[in-house]
Amino acid sequence: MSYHFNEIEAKWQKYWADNQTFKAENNSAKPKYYVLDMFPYPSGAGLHVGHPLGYIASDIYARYKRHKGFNVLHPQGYDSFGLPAEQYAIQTGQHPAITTETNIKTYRRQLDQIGFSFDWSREVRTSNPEYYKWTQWIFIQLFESYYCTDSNMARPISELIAVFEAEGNTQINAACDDDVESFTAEDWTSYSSEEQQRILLKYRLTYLAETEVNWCPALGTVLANDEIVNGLSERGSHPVIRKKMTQWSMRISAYAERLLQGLDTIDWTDSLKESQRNWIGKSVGASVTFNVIPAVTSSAVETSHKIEVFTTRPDTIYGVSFMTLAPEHELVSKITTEAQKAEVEAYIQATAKRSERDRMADVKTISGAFTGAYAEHPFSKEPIPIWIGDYVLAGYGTGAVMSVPCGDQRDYDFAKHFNIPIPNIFEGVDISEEAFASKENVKIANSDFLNGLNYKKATKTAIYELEKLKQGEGKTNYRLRDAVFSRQRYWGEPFPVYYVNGMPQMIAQEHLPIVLPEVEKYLPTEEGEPPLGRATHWSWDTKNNKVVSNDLCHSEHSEESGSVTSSAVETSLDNGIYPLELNTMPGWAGSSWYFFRYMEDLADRDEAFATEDALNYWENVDLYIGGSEHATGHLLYSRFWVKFMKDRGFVNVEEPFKKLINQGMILGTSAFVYREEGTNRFLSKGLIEGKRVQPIHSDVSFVNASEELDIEAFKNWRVEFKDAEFILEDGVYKVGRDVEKMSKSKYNVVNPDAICEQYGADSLRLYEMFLGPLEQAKPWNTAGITGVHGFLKKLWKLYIDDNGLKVDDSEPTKDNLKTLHKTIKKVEDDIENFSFNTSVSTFMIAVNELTAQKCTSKAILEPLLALISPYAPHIAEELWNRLGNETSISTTPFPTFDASHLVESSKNYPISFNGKMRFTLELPLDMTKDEIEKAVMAHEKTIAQLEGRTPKKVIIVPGKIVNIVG
RNA sequence: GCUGAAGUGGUGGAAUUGGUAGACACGUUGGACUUAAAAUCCAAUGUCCAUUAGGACGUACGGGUUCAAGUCCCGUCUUCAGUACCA
Repeated sequence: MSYHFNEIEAKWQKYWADNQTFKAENNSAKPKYYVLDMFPYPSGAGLHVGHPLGYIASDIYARYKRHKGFNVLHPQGYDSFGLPAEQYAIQTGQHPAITTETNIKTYRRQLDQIGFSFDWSREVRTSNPEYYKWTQWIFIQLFESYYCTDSNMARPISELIAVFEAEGNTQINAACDDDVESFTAEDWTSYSSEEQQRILLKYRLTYLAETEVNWCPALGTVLANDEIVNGLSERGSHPVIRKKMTQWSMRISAYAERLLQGLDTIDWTDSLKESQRNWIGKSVGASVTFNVIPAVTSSAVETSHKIEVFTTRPDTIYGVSFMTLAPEHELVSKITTEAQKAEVEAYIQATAKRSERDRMADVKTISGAFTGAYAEHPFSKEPIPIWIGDYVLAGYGTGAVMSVPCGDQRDYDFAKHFNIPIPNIFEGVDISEEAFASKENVKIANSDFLNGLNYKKATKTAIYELEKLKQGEGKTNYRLRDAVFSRQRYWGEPFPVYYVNGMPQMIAQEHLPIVLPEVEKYLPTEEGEPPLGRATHWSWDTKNNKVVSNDLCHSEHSEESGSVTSSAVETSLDNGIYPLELNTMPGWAGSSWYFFRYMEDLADRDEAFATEDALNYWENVDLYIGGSEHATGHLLYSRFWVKFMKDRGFVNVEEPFKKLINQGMILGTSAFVYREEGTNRFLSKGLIEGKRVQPIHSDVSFVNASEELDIEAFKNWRVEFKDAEFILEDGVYKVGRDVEKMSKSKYNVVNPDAICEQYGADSLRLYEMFLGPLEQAKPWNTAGITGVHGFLKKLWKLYIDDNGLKVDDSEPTKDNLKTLHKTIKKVEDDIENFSFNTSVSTFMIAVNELTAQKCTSKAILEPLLALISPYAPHIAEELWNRLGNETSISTTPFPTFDASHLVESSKNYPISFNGKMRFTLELPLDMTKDEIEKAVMAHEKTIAQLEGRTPKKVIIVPGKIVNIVG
């Protein structure tokens, strides 16, 4: 009986589904273990062999943990809101929900055929109202919270209101907008309700603000920084411009320090932590205030202006020879003198024209303009010229810098270009060629009270003196910006928000979810409103608490991106029906908390986003596997939301993912044929030398393991190749190969369906692991799969021959036991280290050895199945069953390693001369050093090697090596 | 530029604490079986020299430490990924 993998795999997949084999328990005496994959976006293209790599790895680990006696939660779901379904909807009119449903069916079929041990009873889909109800709920909680910097945690906004009522905001330490003005308790109570709401919005953890956003005209939406690559949209590579819009934002900046500190508590790779650290971008320094010297004019007295800058080098304050403001800085128009006005305005116009992309592409060109104004040095009181320049970014720090040309290369280049003096404040350093940016091994000079001090001391002293003058203080800056949370899209979570007189109001929890309305078309409106602007029923009835027709609503949606103008809505017309928010939430909303939803095992999950019992039991994800492309998006936003939820007592963990592994990308091995230029002749790979040929991608399925092209298949592939002439070498046409990203246009995409059909899911699983280390990028080449497929056939033959089962109760031999136990040890170590590729080799070695040993002993072959079961679960179940077991192998204890079977009595010593191994010698392990030396020195090959010389030294490491020197 | 990871046969890769480099596969070559093919099985396979015995070289490059270095140290180069006028 041979190995019929198709039948076997279908049989066990059905068995697992029918018996709910992998259903996790929320009450169990076993310890818990939570293994999670980054859930997929169900795209129309389906899975290619690169997608399941991480799923296979996590599945092996999940199955291993079950064998190790854990109660394993290994769920799966779909991140089902997203752009492709919407774009498809725009093109075809098909509702995104329908496309999504179809794609999910394909995904599910493809995932099922690979034999994953997912607990599908807990599936989530971010686009389901029963799910996004809770995404909306979390949004409301963020709105109802502020960040208290005294207790360093989020607190209910009601506490803040109570303080405002009691003492105003002067004593409050909270994360808020920059433009908050101070007020007293009396002021607060005298404010109108709208005014109070406007102020509170500056404190809330999600807030509405006029922000400069990355607007992508082609996609008709705002993009987050991590959705932009080189100034173009990540999806579709469209140009992105800066635009001011009223948008929901998330005050993630309040969590910058905790997001940074938390990295030390989690088991992630260094490169990933480093990405997040860079993204958060903490820099420690000082804030310094410079007074602008009022211009001497004949007319009215000038008001005094101050420029605040952030610097990481307050120690270099005596090196300041000019100041630079971003062209967009608000002070520019106020301080520019009459004489410089024309030049400054021309410069501002010129920079405004340049897109973000141009500015990024062209950092070499130095440009700027002098404002004519001067600031006063805080210590020397010397006048310092104030310039503007686009190398200073409006969005970072205060949008202004104190320029120290001797210590900063950008300041240096700017000073050189505009002939500004470059004073040297470093002792014994030559700055005639470039700035000296190092902090190490240098003393400050020409700096009054800082002279002779090193970086550390000078910094401390400078800050101390600035504080005395009330012109500065120590300060920490973060690069991390608040995250824009509005998207002008249809296929996303609607906000549970309506507007009264322009102020956003939350809909009470009991009325959620606010379900996405139907629209005729999925495009923005002619007025430039988001697609929800086309919904006819999209107003909130505050009396009956339901969504009603817009006809009943007297307020109007504004033209600006979904917010609502507070203009002239007369109270007499106010019938309690208001417009709903027109934006939807971004893709990362639903994915920032989905891991908690899986914890809930109740059929009716509508009590809460997850019940307290479930949250307490599962805590957080023990192992998370997914792509590194989410380093600064999903993985940062999730951490932010979890910290927030912890603060507000909704969950009890500070971090969502304890251990995280990034699987490497699987690349395609493209195949090329070579057409001679100007002909229809195709030359085999070996014949192209010196010829002018054009390489053309061939579909990889036409090429066999020996790089030979199936010419007929290629000719029939496309009409243009029908009459092609092929010049062969040695009777065959050989293709060229190159490793590229898997993509349709390169015809190198391999579909797992075809692999499962031809070799089986177990072969696919083993081969994906066998390719190389999990975290490494590696090329796929279907040809190699015959290796692991052959292994499975050999494994099968170890148990079954033409007469059926050949396993018996014979006593295992010493060799049998040795093979089994070294395999147990190696595989267990490998799984713990996520070194799955080496386990597959170990299995091959074990099966090769047991086959050679003609092992038929059940005492060996039964535990072997438990070892292989996480990797190749179908064949393991089948053979396990044929050995007479009636239940699934999935929870059988992992075999226990017994070192006594590996104890050797002798060692085949490598005998080296001057470090070069010359021969080996089998010697008993209980020999002493002297005895070993005697045996080795007496050996004829040793005598031959030495040619009569006397060795200077003999190194003997018992059990390891012998090295003879001399 | 900065940060992180890496560089080993024709290919994917292995080498766990410094101790026999190239495990395990793919491919290639030769052989068995077969009318033939497929499948299967056996043998060889880092490079070079040598009929054999054996020898020289060899883990990106140049140095160093050590009885012994793919592994540790110093310097250089290359590739990949992330990030970038961040004050």
